[in-house]
Amino acid sequence: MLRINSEYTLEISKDLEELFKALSNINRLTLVYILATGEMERVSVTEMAKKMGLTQPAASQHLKILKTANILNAKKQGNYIYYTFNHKALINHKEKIDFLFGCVFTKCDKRQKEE
Amino acid sequence: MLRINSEYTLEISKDLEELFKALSNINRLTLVYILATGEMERVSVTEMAKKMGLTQPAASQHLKILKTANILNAKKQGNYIYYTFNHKALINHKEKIDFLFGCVFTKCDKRQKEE
DNA sequence: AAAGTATATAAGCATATAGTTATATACTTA
DNA sequence: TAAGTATATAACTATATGCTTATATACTTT
Repeated sequence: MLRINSEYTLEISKDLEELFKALSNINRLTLVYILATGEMERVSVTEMAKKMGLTQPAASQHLKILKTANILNAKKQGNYIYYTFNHKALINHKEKIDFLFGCVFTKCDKRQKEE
Repeated sequence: MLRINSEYTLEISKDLEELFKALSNINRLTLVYILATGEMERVSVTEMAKKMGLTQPAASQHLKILKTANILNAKKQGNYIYYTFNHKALINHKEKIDFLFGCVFTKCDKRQKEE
């Protein structure tokens, strides 16, 4: 369970900053949606490029950002590199988001009560 | 309840893009944390500037972004403008985030089962 | 081994972001 | 009303982001 603590909070902020940055681009966000809701359960660089109407290098760069932010995993298989969700890390990310919003809503509720 | 639908999904993506963009800056993210976990339940431009070590215009610009993204509300009171959480909109934001992660985890679980 | 395919990276460019200083506007108080 | 305080905005600058093209590397297939 995540607890409030100024040092810890700072660390969470840093993590969330990177996570939000990675997800704040429409191409990367859409890719995540496609991966999450479509039939594909993995995507290669070329596939992403085609699907999103991007050049191969552009797709490569986007996938690198998603991998660095621990949103996707990369697994080389022959000629291809397949990107899949980093389940474990995503659970962690979600916990941090829930913690942040939990704090926000606690404050909102408290404020409402005091009125 | 949010449902999968390509048109709707696109709309959510746009919303989430703006939300994540607003939260992908360390100063704005930290301010949200401070507001959520500290004693303050509202913040003025000057207070934010002081707390974050920013100039007044910088703080003003950050708060404008958080307001535009429907994370904060602004309420003028005399000389000051007090920014507070936009509770209703934040609930909406959180729903969209939960929907996105819900789809992701559903896909992750499905993949795990099939192995 | 040579050719083909997939990916990564380097270099460059256009635009976006985050800050600055200067200044205008709105409100309060002496 | 004049002075002081809070905020917003304009104009500018430096850096970051997202793309491009060119090219290198890794693997597969003929």
